[in-house]
Amino acid sequence: MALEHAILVSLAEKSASGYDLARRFDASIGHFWKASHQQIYKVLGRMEGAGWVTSELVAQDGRPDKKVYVVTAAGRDELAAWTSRPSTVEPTRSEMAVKLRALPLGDEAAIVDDVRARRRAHEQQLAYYLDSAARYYPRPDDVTRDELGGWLVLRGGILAEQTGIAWCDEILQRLTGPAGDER
Amino acid sequence: MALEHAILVSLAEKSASGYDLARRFDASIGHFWKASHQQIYKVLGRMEGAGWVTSELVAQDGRPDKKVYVVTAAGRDELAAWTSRPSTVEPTRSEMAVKLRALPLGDEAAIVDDVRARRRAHEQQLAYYLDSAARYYPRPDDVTRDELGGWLVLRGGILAEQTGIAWCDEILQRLTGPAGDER
DNA sequence: AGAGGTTATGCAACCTGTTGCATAACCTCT
DNA sequence: AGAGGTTATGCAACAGGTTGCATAACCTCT
Repeated sequence: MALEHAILVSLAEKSASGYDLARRFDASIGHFWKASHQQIYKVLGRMEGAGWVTSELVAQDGRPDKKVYVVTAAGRDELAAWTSRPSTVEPTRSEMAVKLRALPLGDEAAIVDDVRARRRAHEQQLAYYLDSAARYYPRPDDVTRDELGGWLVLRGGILAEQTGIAWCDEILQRLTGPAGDER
Repeated sequence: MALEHAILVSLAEKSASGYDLARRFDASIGHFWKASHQQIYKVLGRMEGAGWVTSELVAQDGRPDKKVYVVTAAGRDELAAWTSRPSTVEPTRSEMAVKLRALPLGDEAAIVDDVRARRRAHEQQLAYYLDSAARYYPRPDDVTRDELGGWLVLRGGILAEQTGIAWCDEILQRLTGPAGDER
C-alpha cells in the first residue's frame, strides 16, 4: 500500500523511467523500501491507470527508448492525502529472534556464525550511511527545509544499524563468552 | 518462509492447537513474528502434509473439540536444518521514512501527529517488554541455557523500541523546535 | 561475425499473507 | 428461550511481492 507513495515521492523529486526508479531504489530510497524492477513496472502501470502519473516515450541515442513517468496533479493530491492519513505500523519480522528461540533445538555454532554475518552486514550498512551523511549533510545543523526529510531518514538508518550491531554484540557475548569476540 | 519455523519452535516448547498458537502469537512470539489465525491454520495444514507435525483430535468438556498438533522427528530435523542455514535479511520497510521524504509535499502537521503517535506506541511496547523482563528474568546474569534465547530476544525488542523512541525524538525536535516536546 | 554486457520493458506462475465470511459447540446472563 | 460472548476451525477472494523467463536495442571487445 505504500510502494505507490514511495514511487510518487521519488518521481516528484525528478521524473524518471521504470528502469531509473529501479536503480534509485537500489541506491537511496531502497534502503528503507525495497522493490524489484518487476514490481515497479507493475505498480507504475496501475498508477497510470489511476491517473496519478502520465508517461511519455522518449527516444535516446545509443540506447533503447524509455518511458518517462511524470506525476500529475492528481498524483500530488494523493501523496498529500496519504501523508495526512495515520500510518499503519508495519509488523515486525525478525528471523533472528525465531532462531534465538530455537537455540536449544538447533545448531548453535551455525547460529553464532549467522549472528557474526549479520553484525558484519550491519557494520557495512552503517559505514555506508555515515559516508552518505558526511558527503551530503556535512553540517547537520544547517540542513535546509528541503533536505530535512532526507537527513532524518538517514539518521533513522544510522540509529537502526547501530542498534543492530549492539544487539549482535550482546548475543555474541552471551553465546561465546567474554573471550568470544576474537576473530 | 519462516512462519513454519516459528510455529515449530512454539510447538516444540509445548504441543498446541491452532487456536492456542494464535493466542501465543498474540502474546509473546508474535511481537517478533506476527501471524493471524487464518494463516496459522493454513500453514499447519501444509506442515502436516509435509510430515513435520501430526494432529490429534482432543475432546474437551465445556468447550468444542480441538486439534492438537505435535512436532514429529522430521519436524525437529527440519528445524535443526533451518537453524544451520544462513538467514536471509528481511527487507526494511519504513513507512515513516517515506513520509519524511514527502515532507515538503505533504501535510506537515499530520506527519508530526503521526510521529507522536508512533512514539507513544514505542513507549507502550517498551514498557511491556521491561515489565516482561522484570517478571520473567529478574536476574539477567543467571538465566539458564534454556531461557537464554527468550532473554536475548527480549533484549532485542527493548533495544529496538528505545531506538524507535530516540528517532521520533530527533524528528520531533527538528520539526517542532526545542519547545516542541510539550504535551 | 559473434560473445558478452548494459539499458530497457514486461509477462506468467507462484507464494505469502490479509480481509471477510461461515460454521459450530458451549457458556453465562437476562 | 434468546442474546451475546468465548472457544474452535476453516474457506474463498484478493492484494502484494518474488522468481523465472522473454524480448529487444544498443554498445564494446575479440
